[in-house]
Amino acid sequence: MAMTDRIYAMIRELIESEGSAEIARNELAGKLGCVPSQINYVISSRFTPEQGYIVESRRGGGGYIRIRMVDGSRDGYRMHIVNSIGAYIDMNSAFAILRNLVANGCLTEKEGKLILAALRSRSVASLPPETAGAIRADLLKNMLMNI
Amino acid sequence: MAMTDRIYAMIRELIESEGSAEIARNELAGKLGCVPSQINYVISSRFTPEQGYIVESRRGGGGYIRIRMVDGSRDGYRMHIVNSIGAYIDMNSAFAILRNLVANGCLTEKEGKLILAALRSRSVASLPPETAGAIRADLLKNMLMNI
DNA sequence: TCTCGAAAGGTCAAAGAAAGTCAAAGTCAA
DNA sequence: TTGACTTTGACTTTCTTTGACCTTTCGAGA
Repeated sequence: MAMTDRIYAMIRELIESEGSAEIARNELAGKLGCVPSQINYVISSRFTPEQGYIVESRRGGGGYIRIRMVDGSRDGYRMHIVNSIGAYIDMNSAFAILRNLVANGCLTEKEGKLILAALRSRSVASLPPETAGAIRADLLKNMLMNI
Repeated sequence: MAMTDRIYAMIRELIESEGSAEIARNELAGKLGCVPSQINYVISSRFTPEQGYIVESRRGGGGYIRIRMVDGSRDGYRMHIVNSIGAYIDMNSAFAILRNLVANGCLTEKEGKLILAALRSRSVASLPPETAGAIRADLLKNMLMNI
């Protein structure tokens, strides 16, 4: 079993027993016998928002990394939608998705408007189309994931 | 838990139970077992006006530090905040603003999380810092105005 | 009243403690 | 042999802790 898998297993176990994993990076690295930055590698490859995780951290004395799972069980449909969004998305598709989620009761009207306001921002629209599309897709996924 | 967090918790507790915290710096430092200036560090990093606090103090015999929370009045306050956001904003400030708006009841927790999710998106964070800051500021303003 | 000294609090910069980033090098299966 | 995934480690950034020195207030005497 690769180190990577052991780190993953360790964190998963914490999440399962504790609801979330709060680790001290250096300490965990020491315990598992790997270099600290490998913890970051595992987090950024396996605990991404796309996979339903939220990661928070703080540096300095008493620093930590906290990993939680968003409560996806209640809203499987929304997850499904999120997974169907590709790397880019245009305004029309985004609008359709949001309207659909609101119609299905997965989002309140207010939440829909809030998300739309972000996607429509001039600062995003004024970027090169490809960048804008990528940012839109990412924003949409992140917001739907974190609600 | 870092000393910093204990100091913060102590002061927050006072504010919550008393409405405001009035402390004697040296005394508190002694009680918590830290150096007095660390109290100042906590105040200047976590009880800033940006985060909705007002701090007053007096030196000399019988000196004190008093910390209160301002309570903005809903919509007007939200707009005031929107107007105070410049062309650029970093994550920490944005986070502080949101936390404050939520604490004041100007935003629900869910709305706060939604906005935060957008600002935190990897696609934004990975842009050149200046561009990211500008986009963040724009997103934040748009969302707060459209809610 | 004026002056002085003790009692607070304020500032700042250096040192310390974590976490983050990135790119080079290694591994392994298709 | 190539491409995706791992492992490492040097370097960066952020946050915390500490301590030396500064400024403001207050009250006691002269």
